[in-house]
Amino acid sequence: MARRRSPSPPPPLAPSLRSDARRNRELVLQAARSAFEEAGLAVPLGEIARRAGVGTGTVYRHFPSKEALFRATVVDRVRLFTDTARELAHADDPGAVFFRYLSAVVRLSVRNKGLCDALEGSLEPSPGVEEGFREALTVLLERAQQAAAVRKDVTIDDVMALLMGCLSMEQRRGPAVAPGRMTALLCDSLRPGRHVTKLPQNPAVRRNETGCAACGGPVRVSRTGRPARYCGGACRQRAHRERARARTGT
Amino acid sequence: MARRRSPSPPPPLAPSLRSDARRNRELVLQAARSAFEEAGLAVPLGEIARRAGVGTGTVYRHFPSKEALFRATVVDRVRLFTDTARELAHADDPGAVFFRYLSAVVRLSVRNKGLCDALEGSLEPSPGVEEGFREALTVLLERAQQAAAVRKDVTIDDVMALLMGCLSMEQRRGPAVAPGRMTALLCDSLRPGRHVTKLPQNPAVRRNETGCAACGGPVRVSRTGRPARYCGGACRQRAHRERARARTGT
DNA sequence: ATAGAATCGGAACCCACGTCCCGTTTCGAT
DNA sequence: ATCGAAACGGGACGTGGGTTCCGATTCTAT
Repeated sequence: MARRRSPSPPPPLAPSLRSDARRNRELVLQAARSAFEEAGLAVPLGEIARRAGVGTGTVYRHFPSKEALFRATVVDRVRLFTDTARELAHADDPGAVFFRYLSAVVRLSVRNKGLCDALEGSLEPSPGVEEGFREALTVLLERAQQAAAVRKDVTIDDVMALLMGCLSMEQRRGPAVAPGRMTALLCDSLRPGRHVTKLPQNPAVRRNETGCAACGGPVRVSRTGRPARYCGGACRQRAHRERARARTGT
Repeated sequence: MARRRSPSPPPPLAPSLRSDARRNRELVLQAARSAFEEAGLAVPLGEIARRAGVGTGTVYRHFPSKEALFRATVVDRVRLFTDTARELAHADDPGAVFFRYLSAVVRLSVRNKGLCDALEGSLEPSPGVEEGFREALTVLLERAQQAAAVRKDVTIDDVMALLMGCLSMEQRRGPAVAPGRMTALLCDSLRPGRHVTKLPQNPAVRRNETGCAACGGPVRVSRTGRPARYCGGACRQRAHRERARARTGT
């Protein structure tokens, strides 16, 4: 979304609004943030206007629809998460960082019903924002995998799905389940060397034959562009052993 | 739920309805089942009437409200799950049974949006039905725990929450995640001896001092009614070792 | 101070939905 | 075949919520 090119005096980010308009816009945004946070997308627009102390017409002067207003309140929260993830991209102990980050995102999102609604897909993703988050989280995930803190065969899609699941559970858990308990449980399910159940392979992996032939996890791509057959480590060694055994009969 | 004792000619389950009424009731139920299954509680009542080929008035003749109709379509699915769980209560290999049962419930529920809505709490629980399911599942869980296939410190509340989380994830997972993959991941998180993250203790356990003092899991209750201090096995042994060490100094 | 434009407020509009009502139709006992 | 009661259909009603409209108000350049 390129900003319109502007004549000589570059307009400040709040582009030449009348003072009352600028103030009201801010009031509406604030009211929307707190209302959506408490009640999610279901809060009526009139309620937001009431809280902001303006009429509904004023809300519509600043935002073309309820959804646009909702987006505006949610997007900056997600961007905050993204920024944090980017900052952590070079931190020590990538494993611990990854898990702490996931837990924090869940913890911070759970009490924000609007954010939950957005993450759980009540909304078409805003272009750029979701991708940014996803990419930043991918970096944390891959570093944690390189550090052998996360099993190699989970993908960023798995983690995103897990994140939503955590939110859903932590939101709906009754008083009989401690906060964070489900998240802890789910985080542990990502750790390596602990899986018993065979994981169904993700379709992308199956479709274009990418991914480790043994565990389905991500593989290195050589300088020639050809992906490796195994994800390295245990899988390759096991494959070699089995091929050797096959050669020697039995 | 004992059936009412009945006078000499036992009334058939469909109590003396005119033939057209009985037929229409069945049509409505069928239409409602398929409509709720596809679109969840959000489907308009008029749509159900249309599918059934009746007017909305007819629907209201048979069911006092939309919610009552919804309940009627959902309750028998849940009862089906409950019955299955009861049948499995004495099966061999309780561990495998437990995990297979969980996966099956998820698999069967995921394509039923109405059932998901109900399980995720869009509805006050129908008295008896939810409890029945919960109790039947408790039996499977406890047997799996006794067989050391499930970690001792998870409660039935945890499992119910996990179940909802699985549903949520499997429903919303994009095409990049294979069906059943999240469920497999979550099942593994229940297995014993694999946890790294310390699980926050559930409030009930914390409140009345019930549960294993080491891991928070369920404990045996002796014939005197006094609950044991540890859940048995590893926890008690570790506690004994530590107490011994404390006695000998150091 | 004034004028004109930007902005405001909230009533009015529209639509979707759950529920109710009542004139009409259908059933089944006689 | 007939009649009374049961059941039917679908229009009417009320509600709630998003959006639009327009006369009233407020700001700011002059």
